[in-house]
Amino acid sequence: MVRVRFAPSPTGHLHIGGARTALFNWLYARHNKGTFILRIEDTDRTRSTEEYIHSIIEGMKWLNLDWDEGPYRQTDRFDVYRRYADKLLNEEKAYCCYCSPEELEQRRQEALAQGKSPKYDGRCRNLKEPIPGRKPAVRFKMPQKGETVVNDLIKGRIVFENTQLDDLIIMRSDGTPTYNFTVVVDDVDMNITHVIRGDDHLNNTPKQIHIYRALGYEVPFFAHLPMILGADKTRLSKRHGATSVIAYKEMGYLPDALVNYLVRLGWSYGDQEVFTPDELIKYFSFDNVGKSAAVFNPEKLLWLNSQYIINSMPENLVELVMPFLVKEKIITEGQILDKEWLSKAIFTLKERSKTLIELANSLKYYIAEDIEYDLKAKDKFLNEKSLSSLTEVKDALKTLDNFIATEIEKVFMSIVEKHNIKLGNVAQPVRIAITGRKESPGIFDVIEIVGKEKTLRRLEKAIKTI
RNA sequence: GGUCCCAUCGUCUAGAGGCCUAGGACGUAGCCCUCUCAAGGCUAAAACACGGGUUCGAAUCCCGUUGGGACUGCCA
Repeated sequence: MVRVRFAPSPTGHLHIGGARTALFNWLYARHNKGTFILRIEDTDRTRSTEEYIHSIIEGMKWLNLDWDEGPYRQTDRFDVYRRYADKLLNEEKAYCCYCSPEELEQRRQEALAQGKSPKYDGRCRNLKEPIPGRKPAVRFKMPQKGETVVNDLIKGRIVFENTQLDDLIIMRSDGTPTYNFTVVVDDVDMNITHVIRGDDHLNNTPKQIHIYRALGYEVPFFAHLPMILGADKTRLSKRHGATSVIAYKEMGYLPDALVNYLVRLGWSYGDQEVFTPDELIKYFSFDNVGKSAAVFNPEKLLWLNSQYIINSMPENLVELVMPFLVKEKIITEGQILDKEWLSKAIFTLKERSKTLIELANSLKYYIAEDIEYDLKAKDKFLNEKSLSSLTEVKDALKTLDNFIATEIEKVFMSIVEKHNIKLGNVAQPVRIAITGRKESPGIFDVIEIVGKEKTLRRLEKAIKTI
């Protein structure tokens, strides 16, 4: 039975890299009908906040990455770590270290200055008596010879020399446990079968393997995912722009689009680019996860988002776009719109909108009572030359009872034929008059959806403007 | 510095020794469609980091070089 976990530390919002790690864990669990566990690694009490925990959970929920157990919090489990630490201490697999953080830092700097490895020198390893007046940290005794092999599901067989391994601190002098210890204890305690995480943890793995063994447990499978980098090929961070998942929600991205983008960073299935969540679950395997880091490419994400919008049912987009209509101040909170009508409007706009924000802003000229002109558009098309066309269209539409696109088109065509001019000569000025912009969906559809009353009012206003 | 990982178009990737004249996607450019803008269709430019091996044959296997990344905390 597969049991996997996503274990973020709440020192920031759920970011792109974390989301992808969560996604791959989730996919592996779902593919294998296993269990996906959410565990909050908040042992660093100074940097972890309640707010970030909520934010991470919000991000996971938004991406539809549902978990089966948790969220567990490591701060609720300090007694467990204490117990395991005592066990190691009793078995002399760990020892008390009385060196102060300042002393350690100084020695580290000295070693570095001399070009040596900044490794703990092991001076407290064989201490017989406690040093009075100092609170000790607990260090784990790493083996000092031999080698440790990690058989990684993605990277393959990796060999580490044990001489490189440090006697790492598992319990701080204040009694709180540290990361490399808590992960192992928790993964053991929660029966994790596969540890799927970023390859920034690859170097921690041999250390953790020794802790598993010291504790007397079997080592799980490991799968180390390649990193996600920014355009400058350094680790993705805030200076590369939006990195939190929630920021993408706010920018009008669809969760499935982000998931689709993220999964293709390091994973592929032949030439297929667009996947439903069910397809991802069905096809996912470590066999087609790549080994190399990937650069995050916002343009491709934007394209995928546009594809997801195009392929969405308008009635679904109605619900998704509502919060953005409010946020963009196109409607007021609680304002009620005819959903059927809104669906029709969205249908004309969905293949022209790359984000929900763009969609909301285009919807403006359908919804608003009045419109503002784009100045360049106004100068170019609302002038003496277009006056007669506008007037003619207005007059003809006034007498049109069956106010639907096909009938509106006939009105335009008869004007065009009568004067032997191009449709564009009539359509463009009307477009500016109705939408205020140079570009819009087909003008006949726009007029139908805007409706007779508002159309005539806007045409009159345009004529007056000239 | 040390350890570990990685290396195909600008970017994401296909590629499991001959199917490779290296395929797809984003982006870019052009054309078509067209009331505008999109969407869609077609086309184009664009890559096996370098050097050695192994082999009849290497993008693919091995070694080295170079380049990039991660770790090296009483952070996770």
